[in-house]
Amino acid sequence: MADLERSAAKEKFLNFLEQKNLRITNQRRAIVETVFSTDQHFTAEQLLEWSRKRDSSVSRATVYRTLPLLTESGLVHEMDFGKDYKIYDPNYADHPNHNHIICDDCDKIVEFESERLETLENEISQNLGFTVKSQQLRINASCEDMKKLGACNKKGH
Amino acid sequence: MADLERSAAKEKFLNFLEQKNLRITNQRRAIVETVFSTDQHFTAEQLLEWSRKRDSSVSRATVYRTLPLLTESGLVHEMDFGKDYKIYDPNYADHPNHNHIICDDCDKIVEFESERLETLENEISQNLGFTVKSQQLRINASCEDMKKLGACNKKGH
DNA sequence: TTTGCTAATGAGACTCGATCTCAAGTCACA
DNA sequence: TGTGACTTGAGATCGAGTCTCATTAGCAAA
Ligand SMILES: [Mn+2]
Ligand SMILES: [Mn+2]
Ligand SMILES: [Zn+2]
Ligand SMILES: [Zn+2]
Repeated sequence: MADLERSAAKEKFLNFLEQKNLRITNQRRAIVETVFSTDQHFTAEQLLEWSRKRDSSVSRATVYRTLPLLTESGLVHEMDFGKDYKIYDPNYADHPNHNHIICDDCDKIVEFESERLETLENEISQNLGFTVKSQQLRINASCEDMKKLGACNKKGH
Repeated sequence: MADLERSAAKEKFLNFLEQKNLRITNQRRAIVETVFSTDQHFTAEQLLEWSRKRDSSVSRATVYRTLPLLTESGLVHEMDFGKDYKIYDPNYADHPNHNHIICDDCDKIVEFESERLETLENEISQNLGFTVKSQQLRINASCEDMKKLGACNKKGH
């Protein structure tokens, strides 16, 4: 991801705050800069840890308060992979409709986009009398590496 | 759903327990009978409440211990709709690969099956070098009723 | 049946991600 | 600068789910 797009996402979020009459605080700046300086999927706790490197005053509460703003702005996507914590994806500013396939054996996550999938989803929803607001296709699978070697990077194995 | 299929599911689960050298206790019987006497999606807490009507000695611990057995047997499906609790679906004995569309406004859940979706998922996974183990497509949407009347059954609205 | 082994149980402590409370601090605008 | 609403951090609290451990109860062999 180009640095250009990244700082664009940051700008968009600051504008989003302004539009909602929300204040641009040092803590929010630290959090947003953290979010848009990585391509990685992250947890709330990771975001807290990383943000504190930029501004040690960032608290857990502020991270948890800012995350809903980030998802509401559409720049970050909240995901549920069946763990007991949520995972956040900062790549939605640029790729708003991608999905994920997860290797249950090594926790690898691969992103993919599919026009046909989107079309099919809309078709199904329409037939059922719904208007799609969002969708999440989660595929749990076993990756090639696992099949080949029985290798496993998972903690505790 | 026919009572026939229901008691078949119950039998299947008891056989599953036997195969794994697990004991058929009164509590497990109460839980299983509860699960397969409804078509509704339910939470762990609901299952506890309902099971206790059949056997008041059923404990929360036993419900939470039995649920993984039910899902492992393939007769019940565990789902994540982005809430902080899981939802269980007893309709998988008969319809193993259906998906769900949820109305964000009134919490209505509609099930659907799609051959084309399944095919597409397998195709995508194969291209990425994965072997599908399970999938969950969640579509969040707005249902016809909501569009028409602006009605809203949701608690607190 | 009785016995004996072992799995299974209930009560309640505990975990941990997430939310809430509230007094203190700070941003934005005049 | 002053003002007031917005925002903050610390820590209490919540709630779904897990774990512990003393006790109970399947179940198969005798
Ligand atoms: Mn992604
Ligand atoms: Mn279902
Ligand atoms: Zn893998
Ligand atoms: Zn609705």
